[in-house]
Amino acid sequence: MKSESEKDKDTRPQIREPQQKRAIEKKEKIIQACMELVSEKGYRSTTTVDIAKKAGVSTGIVYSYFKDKKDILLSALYQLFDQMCDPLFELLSSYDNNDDLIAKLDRLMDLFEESHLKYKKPHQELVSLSAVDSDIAAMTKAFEKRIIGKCMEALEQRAPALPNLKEKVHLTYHLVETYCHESTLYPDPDIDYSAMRSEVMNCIARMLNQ
Amino acid sequence: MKSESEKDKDTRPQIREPQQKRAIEKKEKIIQACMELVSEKGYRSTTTVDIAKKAGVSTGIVYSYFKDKKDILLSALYQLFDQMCDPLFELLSSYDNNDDLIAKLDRLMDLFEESHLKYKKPHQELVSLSAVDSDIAAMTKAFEKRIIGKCMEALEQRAPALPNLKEKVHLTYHLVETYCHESTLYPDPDIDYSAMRSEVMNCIARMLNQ
Amino acid sequence: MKSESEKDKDTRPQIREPQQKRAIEKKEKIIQACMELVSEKGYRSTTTVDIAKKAGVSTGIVYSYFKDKKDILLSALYQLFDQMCDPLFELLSSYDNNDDLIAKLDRLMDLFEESHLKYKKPHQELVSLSAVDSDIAAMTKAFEKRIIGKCMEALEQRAPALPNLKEKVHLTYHLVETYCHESTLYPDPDIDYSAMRSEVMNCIARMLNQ
Amino acid sequence: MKSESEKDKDTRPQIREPQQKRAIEKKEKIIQACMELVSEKGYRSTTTVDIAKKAGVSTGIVYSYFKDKKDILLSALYQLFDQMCDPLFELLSSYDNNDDLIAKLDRLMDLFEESHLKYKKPHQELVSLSAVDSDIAAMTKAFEKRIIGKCMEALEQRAPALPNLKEKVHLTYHLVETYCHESTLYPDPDIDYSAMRSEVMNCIARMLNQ
DNA sequence: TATGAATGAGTCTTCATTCAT
DNA sequence: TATGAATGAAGACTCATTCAT
Repeated sequence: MKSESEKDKDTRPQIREPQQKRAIEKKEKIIQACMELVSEKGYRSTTTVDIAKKAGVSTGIVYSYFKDKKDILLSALYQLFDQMCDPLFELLSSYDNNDDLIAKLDRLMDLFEESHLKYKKPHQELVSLSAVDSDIAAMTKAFEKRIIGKCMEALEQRAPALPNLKEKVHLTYHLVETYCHESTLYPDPDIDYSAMRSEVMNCIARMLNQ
Repeated sequence: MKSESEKDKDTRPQIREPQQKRAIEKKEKIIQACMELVSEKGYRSTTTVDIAKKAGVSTGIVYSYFKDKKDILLSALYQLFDQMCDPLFELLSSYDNNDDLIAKLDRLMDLFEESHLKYKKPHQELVSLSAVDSDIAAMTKAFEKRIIGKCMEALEQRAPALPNLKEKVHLTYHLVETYCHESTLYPDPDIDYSAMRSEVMNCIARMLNQ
Repeated sequence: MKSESEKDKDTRPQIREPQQKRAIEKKEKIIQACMELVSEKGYRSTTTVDIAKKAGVSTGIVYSYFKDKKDILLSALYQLFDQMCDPLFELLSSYDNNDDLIAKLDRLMDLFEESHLKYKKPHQELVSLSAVDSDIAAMTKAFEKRIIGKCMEALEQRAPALPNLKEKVHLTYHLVETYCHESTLYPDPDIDYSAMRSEVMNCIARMLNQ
Repeated sequence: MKSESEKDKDTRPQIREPQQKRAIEKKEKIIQACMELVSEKGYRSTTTVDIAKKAGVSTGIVYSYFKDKKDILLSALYQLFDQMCDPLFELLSSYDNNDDLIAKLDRLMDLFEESHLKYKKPHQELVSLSAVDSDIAAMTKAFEKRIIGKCMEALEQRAPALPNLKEKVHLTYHLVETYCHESTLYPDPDIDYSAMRSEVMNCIARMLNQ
């Protein structure tokens, strides 16, 4: 035991520390490569060999860091969510009762739109895979809940007594999401998206102001 | 390439009247088999051999009726849409200015919910594939437009001067769709879906009543 | 027995005669269709279904007239040979000792060139299949022998004592064939084909004049 | 399409020095297997699974070394050409002005005959595929040009002023090729091949000696 | 005789995962 | 730990030929 832990202290740690760092970097690189490839050609057209090559690692090592191909994707999506959440959470945490709800909402929708534009392809992949894979669906759901939770926190200060708050926020989230989805990913020439955006905001404002 | 597309045209069965019935029945069987298998195991896990076997035909004959595997799916989805549309259109065409909007909407949401429950798996596949395949996306889009068009016709009688009518109907459609999607496919125990339904209806009612 | 032969005389003949005619026409149409399709897209890319369709007959009936797909080709090639031989034989049979050999040769090469240009694709197919299928090779060989025989007949009048006449004619045939093949099917920009043609003719003239 | 050609470049093994040997050996084995199978049963009847099995590798690995089935054949034919060229080039490079042209020619024809006998079946396949596939035709053409070029080099020393040298050498090549083809692959009992050979040589000698 | 729908074995190719080195 | 060559099952699609009508 001693000798082992000694080894740990004496030899391994020095060696492992940098390796662990490298390991983390490697994992990160794989995730990054996966994300980029999925953004380029979609999940199904991205092979594990592609990912390893792009990450600059061997195919085999990928399976030390991830259970299987989907596991890489899951990690990549998790990271994507984080990136998408960051500006949102920042905005939401700065919420203040005195702020104008509409102005805030406006800014929120901007953020959503930006993020849809920026992550267009992975977003589509996400929608596609969520509908068909329960693990990914669960992750998407969790992400949604996190955002909705944050929104509720922000709103509870403002209107604690609002009935069906959770459901309202849920709908709000989906209205925004739907609008962004439609306007950025599948724009329809017959639709006036700025008009639609106003309608969405009116809808939400009425709902949250009763 | 040329010879291929030529073949497509030439090879497709020139269904003559007396044989048409059988041919249609067989085509129907293949579509049916595809639908069932897709509902069971999803499109990607369903092989052409599976479909042929389930339909009780040979692999080869499938390619007399359909261009390729996706073409079967497209036909199956088209049929699914029709089945889903039928009761909707019936309801919408019976619309009358004196009818209560809320009552009508209520019935509409019932229909949507039923349809989501009944076609749960193929609906998910549809969402999944739409996000990733432009042919299927186009079909889904066209379906959506048909429904939205019908809704607009119904509403134009009632409120011809309503501003942004198209955008409003669009949002209405998506609100209903989202609610049904959530409540039937991925119910969340924290959500009170009947409350959510009320909120959806209020939202819509307010939007359409100005 | 009697009644049978009676039948033959009474009923069958009248009915069969026109049918046989039709049968022959049908067979001819199939051969024609085969030839055209092979000229267009090559033998391997031509399906029996294509042939039947183009000939305006059913797939099944093709197999009453021909043993298998290759058998159609064999018949088509046989016909092609005949078409190619006709002008050649006409020229050769008009041969006369007083004619200028060079002038005659010139005309012969014209014919060969024309025929190569006219039947470019089927000719290539012929070469391709001959190299790999003994039935087709045999047919090609027989065609060659027929032409060479005719040439020999023509030349024997002129130079009966020419040693190795058969071999010389054989070489003559192949020189002409090679020249036509190269110049019409795979022209090489570095080659001066009119110079080559002169060389071919000189070669032959020297050989046949000793 | 883009991703495909990209993959081609990426996927091809970046053979590192230490592994190169094994990789080359394996590639060689696959080529060898292809050659043998093509010689046995022809290209079209040889499946990729056959080739892999005979080479003692898995189906999949074949596609790390070759783009597709035809690419294996192309490599195999390329090698065949090299093997056939080697003795020819040796002979041609040892050419000397003082040498007897006829004697040299005699040796050349021996080599050609040997090579035709040795590579009978693949040679036939080559002819067959050249007539029908432009990639293979291009390769055959290039091979031909290489030989003809070498011949010209050898002859230019001797008879630099010979008019139409290129065309003459071309014809020479085809005369020899035709003779070998006929005599070894499809011998005709009516033909005296040694007489024919003499005629060929006379023909060539006369042509090259003006 | 005629039809043409139907057959189904056979083909090339892909790719997540493993394992000898 | 790391490599990347190797595996091999699986999948979409073709087509000469047959056979029920």
